[in-house]
Amino acid sequence: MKEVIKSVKGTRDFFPKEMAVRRWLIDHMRQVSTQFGFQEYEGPCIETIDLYAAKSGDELVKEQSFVFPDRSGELLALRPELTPTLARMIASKQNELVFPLRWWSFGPFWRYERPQKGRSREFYQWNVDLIGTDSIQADAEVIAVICEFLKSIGLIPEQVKILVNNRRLMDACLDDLGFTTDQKPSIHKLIDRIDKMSSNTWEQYAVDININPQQLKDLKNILNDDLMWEKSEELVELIESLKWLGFSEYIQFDPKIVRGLDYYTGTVFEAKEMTGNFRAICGGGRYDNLVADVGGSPLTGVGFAMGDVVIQLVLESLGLIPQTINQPNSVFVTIFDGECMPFSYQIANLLRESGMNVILNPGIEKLNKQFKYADRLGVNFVIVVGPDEIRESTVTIRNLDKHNQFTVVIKEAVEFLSGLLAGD
RNA sequence: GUGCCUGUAGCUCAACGGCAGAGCGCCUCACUGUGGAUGAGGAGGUUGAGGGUUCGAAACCGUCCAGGCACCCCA
Repeated sequence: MKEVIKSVKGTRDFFPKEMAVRRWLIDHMRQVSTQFGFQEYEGPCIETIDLYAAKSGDELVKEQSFVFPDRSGELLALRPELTPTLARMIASKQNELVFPLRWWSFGPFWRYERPQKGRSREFYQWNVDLIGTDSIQADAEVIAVICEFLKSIGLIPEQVKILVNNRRLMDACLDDLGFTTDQKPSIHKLIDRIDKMSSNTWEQYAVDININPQQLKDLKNILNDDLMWEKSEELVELIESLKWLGFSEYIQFDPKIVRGLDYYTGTVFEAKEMTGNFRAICGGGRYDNLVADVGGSPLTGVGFAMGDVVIQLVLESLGLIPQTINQPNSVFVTIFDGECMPFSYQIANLLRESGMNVILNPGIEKLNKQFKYADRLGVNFVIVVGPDEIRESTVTIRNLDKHNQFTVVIKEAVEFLSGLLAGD
C-alpha cells in the first residue's frame, strides 16, 4: 500500500468520534464559565517572542516553545500558554475594562517536548481568570468553577479533589526552618516531588540540595501536617467560602502542593484524580504583577488552566466518556431508482424545511446498501419513497432501532416524524 | 536533551532460526422493495528501512526511522 504522509509528532487527529467528545467537554466548560458570569475571549495563536521574554523567560520559552522567524526575520512563537497574551490584552485597554474582570477562553497551545501519557505537543486549554481583586472570595469563586465543571461531567468527590495550599503560608514555614530566599525554588521542587520518588531517593535528593538533617525532619513534619491550614487566615477564609459555595467535599488541604511556577503568590491549587495514576487535571493560583510585566499598572488576579488531555484520560478510565451516536436526530432518505429520485428530493426538501437533519443517499444504489449505509452512520429513521408510495402519495418510515415501519401520507409525514424524533 | 520498551494485514495480535497466520473489520453474493444476524466466497503483506550473521532471518547482531513510557518541564 501507499505510504500515508504522517501527522506531525505530538499532534492528534480528531475524527468525528473524538471531535464529539471534545465538543462535549467544551460545551460543559462554556456552560459552567457562563453560569459563573465569566466572559469568553481569545487571543492570537502566534505572538512575538518578546511577549514571553518579558514574563516567562525561563525554560517554557527557551526549551519548550515552537519559535520561528517570519519572512522579515522577526522571531515569533506559537503560544505555549495564554497568560502573557491575557496580560497584553488587558494592558492595552486597561482604562476601559470593567474590573474585576472575569474572563475565560478555550483554545490550542503548543509546546515542543517529548510526547507521553497526558502530554502532547499540540493541546487545548481552558483558561479562567478573575483579575483586579485580591479578595479570597475571588479565589474561592474560581475554584468553585472547577468544582462545578467536574461535577457537571460526572466526577464525584470520591474520584477527584482540588488540593489547595497557600504560598505565603509555606514561605513563612520555610522561613521558620531557616531557609533563605535563594533556596526556596529548589525546596519547592523538593516538596513537589515527595510523592513521585521513593522515600530513600527523596531524602538523598534533599541532602543533595544541602538540607541539614534537622531541616529535613522539620520539613517532613510540615508536609504531614494536614491541619496546618488553620494557621493561615487566608486558607481558613478560602475553605469557609467554598463551604458556602457548596463544594467542601471536593476540597482538600495539601501542604505538598506548591506549584512549580515562580509567579504564584498566595492561594495555589491543583485538581487531582484520587488513584494518583494521572498528572494534575488542572493547576492554578493567585498571582501579582500580572500586567506590569508588559507595561501596564500592576493588577492582581487568580486563575487556572485545564488541559484537555488529562481530563479525558481520567474520564476514560472511569467510563465517563459519553457514547455519542454519529448522526443524532437525523433522517435518512433513500433513492429507489432514477424514476423515483425527484420524489426523494421533494421529501428531503420538505423535511429540511421543517428543521430536520436529512441525509439523502448520494446516487442510486440497491436499497439494502442504502439501509446498511444508514445503519452504519448511526441514523435511526430511514425513509423509502418507491413506486407504491408515489402512487399513494405516502412515504414509508422505518425505525432502525425498533425494527418497525409505518407508511403515512406525505402531509402527515413531517408531524409523524417529529413525534418519533421527539420520543427518541 | 537522557534512559527503558515496542514496530507483522485497516485494527488487535500469533508464528522454536525452517511454507507469514488467526480473530475482528472491509468487499461480493444468498437478499430482483429493507440495516445488525447467518452462511458461502474474495481482496488485503517487500514482517518500519536498509545492512550483517546463517544453507535458511519476522525472529539473532549493530545502524537509521517511527511510536509508546519514564525523567526534565508542565495543562
